[in-house]
Amino acid sequence: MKSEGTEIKIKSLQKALQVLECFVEKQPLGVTEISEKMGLYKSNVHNILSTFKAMDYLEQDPDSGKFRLGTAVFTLSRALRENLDISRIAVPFMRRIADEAGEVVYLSIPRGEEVVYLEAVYPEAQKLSGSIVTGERARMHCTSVGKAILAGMSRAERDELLKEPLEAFTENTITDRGELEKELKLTAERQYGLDDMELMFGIKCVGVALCNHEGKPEGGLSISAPSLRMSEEKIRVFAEILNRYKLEIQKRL
Amino acid sequence: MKSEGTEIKIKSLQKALQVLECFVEKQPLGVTEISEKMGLYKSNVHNILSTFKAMDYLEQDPDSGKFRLGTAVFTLSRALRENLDISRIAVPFMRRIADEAGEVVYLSIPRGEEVVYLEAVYPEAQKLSGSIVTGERARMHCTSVGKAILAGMSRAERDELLKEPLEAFTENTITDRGELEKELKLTAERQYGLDDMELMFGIKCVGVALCNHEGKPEGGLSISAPSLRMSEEKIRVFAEILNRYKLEIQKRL
DNA sequence: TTGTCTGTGCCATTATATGCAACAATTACT
DNA sequence: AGTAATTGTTGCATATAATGGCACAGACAA
Repeated sequence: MKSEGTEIKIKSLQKALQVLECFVEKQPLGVTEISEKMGLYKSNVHNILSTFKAMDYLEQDPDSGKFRLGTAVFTLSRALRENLDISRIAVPFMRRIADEAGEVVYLSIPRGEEVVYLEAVYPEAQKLSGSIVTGERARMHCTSVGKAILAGMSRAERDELLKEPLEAFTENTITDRGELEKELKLTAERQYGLDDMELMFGIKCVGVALCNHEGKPEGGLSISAPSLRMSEEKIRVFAEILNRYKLEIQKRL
Repeated sequence: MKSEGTEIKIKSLQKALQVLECFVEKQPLGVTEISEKMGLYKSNVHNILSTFKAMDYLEQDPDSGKFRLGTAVFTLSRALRENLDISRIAVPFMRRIADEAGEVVYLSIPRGEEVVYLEAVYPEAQKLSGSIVTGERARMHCTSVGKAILAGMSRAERDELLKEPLEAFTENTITDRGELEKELKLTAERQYGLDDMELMFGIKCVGVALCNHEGKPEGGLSISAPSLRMSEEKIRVFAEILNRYKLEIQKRL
């Protein structure tokens, strides 16, 4: 099965991808800006951007109307890494190399005249890791950051968000909506979210939300560790650290 | 400027993206498989895949003819992370949090009813990091892995690959083609590539290539550290470690 | 061989993306 | 304030370009 036909068969797709790639250089971008840069009509660009937005490849700022890259590209890149044979095979060894060397280890692959850095593994990472990979997603009701974010919302907003049933990932996962409300009340009071092995067995996690000046949660920080190292006292210490830096970061948002 | 129009305006683009997203679940995938799963005609799917391939969003195995995700998605996701305000602002603080806590720190953002993990920072990472971010690309002539890969090629293959002039990134970067050949000869002899602050000032890097059973380079491993910790002796030790694991990994490729 | 997979190439039809103008809602200027 | 020049958004006719259908060539298994 020979394959040489590397041709553009669908021009509209090529054009759409070229538009998407504008966002690599600069973000955010507006309809007009792109239409001028690419020599396309505004309505055409608008249609392309709208479709990308609906598919989660772009997000749009409600105020300015400008666009930026969305999380779908992240999901794709995670899939790329996880399914690449070399990545799957090499990473376990990289952990051991990093420990033996005591330095960072990189995995890269050649593409054309360049190398692309795929993975970075740090010394002692395996002792620390809760095995979350960047690009991964998790439900809110079973993560520390998720709880911290939910705790800052009104009941109505929560109900809107938590339409799907609360899935159980471990035997500790809170699956009852009423139970979750009690937990969120506690979360709000003590000023941090706690994931007590509710997503992954043996891993505890402390988290806080990061809000912009309007009080809207834009993200969250969490510290993750094996439950053996997560004593009651450690949890309080970690929460204190997170809340201290939370203020610093929020000032800049 | 209010914006509510989250509609699909270009059906062909929606369809193409849906096809692309098939690869998140499973890789590699063939034309027929996708056409059946999505209820599309084979020629249609073939056109979509060919276009994605030409744009680097997919790669095709020359033997089996099947497709897998390509590196363009990686470039996009790196752009997403780097341009996200919260990521830029939070990462420097995350380094300090990780050191204070001595555990992994995660940054996540809420999207719908889920949180997406954007960044992971490990304790002491700032002492280790050569500030390479996964998803980044670098030219071959100034990286340890790149040199190791080039050293395993024939002169003709190298000439084909190194058509572009050798750009200088630091004062140590080798920009002369003849000089590079000498360096590659040395690289082949001693069995490892060395980047002596040729890409980033103050950072040295030792690297080896990872080849499949046909001897074709599929990737590379490298250890990176500040030059102060990269003595002549350390370099030899690191090279020995890398070559030891290189054999283990290559057995499994 | 034969049968059945695979990915690929071709072509007419028509579904659909595009070009263009006008619109509404901000922002910038005077 | 008031005006002008932005912005993103919408609608519609036309013509482009994606699609559906079929046929083909190479790979693999029986």
